[in-house]
Amino acid sequence: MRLTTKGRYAVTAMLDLALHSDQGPVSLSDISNRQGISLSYLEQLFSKLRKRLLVTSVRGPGGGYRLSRSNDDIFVAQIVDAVNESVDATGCKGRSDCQSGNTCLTHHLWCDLSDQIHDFLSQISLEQLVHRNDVRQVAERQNFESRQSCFDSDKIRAAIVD
Amino acid sequence: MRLTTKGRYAVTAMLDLALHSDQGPVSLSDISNRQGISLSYLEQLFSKLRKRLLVTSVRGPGGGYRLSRSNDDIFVAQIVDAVNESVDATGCKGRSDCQSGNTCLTHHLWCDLSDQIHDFLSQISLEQLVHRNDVRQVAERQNFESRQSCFDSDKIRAAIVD
DNA sequence: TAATAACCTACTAAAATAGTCGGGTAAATA
DNA sequence: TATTTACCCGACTATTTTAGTAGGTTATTA
Repeated sequence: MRLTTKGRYAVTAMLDLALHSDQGPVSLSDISNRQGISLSYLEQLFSKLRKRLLVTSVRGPGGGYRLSRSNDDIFVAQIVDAVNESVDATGCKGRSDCQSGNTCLTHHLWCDLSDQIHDFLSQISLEQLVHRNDVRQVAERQNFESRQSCFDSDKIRAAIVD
Repeated sequence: MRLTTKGRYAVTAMLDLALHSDQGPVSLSDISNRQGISLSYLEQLFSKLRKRLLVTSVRGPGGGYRLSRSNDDIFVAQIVDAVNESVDATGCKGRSDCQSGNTCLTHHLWCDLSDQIHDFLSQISLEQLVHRNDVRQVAERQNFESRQSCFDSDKIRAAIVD
């Protein structure tokens, strides 16, 4: 079962995109600032998300990324699947050759678990997440912090100019 | 979320123990032969399983391991928990400090998922697994193969003596 | 044309996994 | 009592994955 920061970062970034989609394309550096994820790492993740047609990109100044579908048509499972190979809990990726060509003793148990996890994450859309209270609260804090840091960096820039 | 061969091996080994518990203590080398898991690796895993009081050990010739409780009182979640630190899907281990001290945007989602997985694995006992058809079939094949390999190694030994 | 931001490839440090190796120690049996 | 069996323990290691860097190219807009 593969569910690490990679998948978590991807979902977090996509949710950030959903939360700020009203302001036109969202740049990766904005996401990087708000979510504390390194820019280059985000680039790698969004390359995969784009290939899976979950986002579309706009180049040049004022560019960034947009969700390719509406919030209620993108599900957490799709995002995790896009960046990890799968959310498979078996070691053999469902091929049933876990014990040197044969099925291992617990193969079916891990298949059941994989289904369970996949079903759970397949039912959660970005739309649902956007409306959760805990998400809204964290998002509000992040917006405030990122405005602050813009203000701070403006002050620093001004100081340098002086 | 940590669920790799480590946890899978542990559950497989414990299930092997449950399947052969009628024949007295089961040695790790038996489990190693039947399940294709390296002996030294099994030793590491069983050290943890013993500390969590899931198995008891019997030393000396004819010794091995026994389940410390009945099959219906040992659950898959307990086994996985014993060898991994947890089946936690969050990156912060539930501490809510995922984004440099603060809660990250998707923290609660991963908490929900962790609960989901834990609930699922907490409901599955070794007793249930022992009675599954797919498990019985694999176990039967493994018993046959391990008898074969004993027979083979006897023949080899006899050939060497000659 | 200067700045911005996506896009792309290759590299790398750190961590975790999945072991190996070499020695113990305790208990049973011959 | 000697030997065997099998648990016990710690240190070491190869491989893989994760997470992140570095350095460039391409497209767009002001």
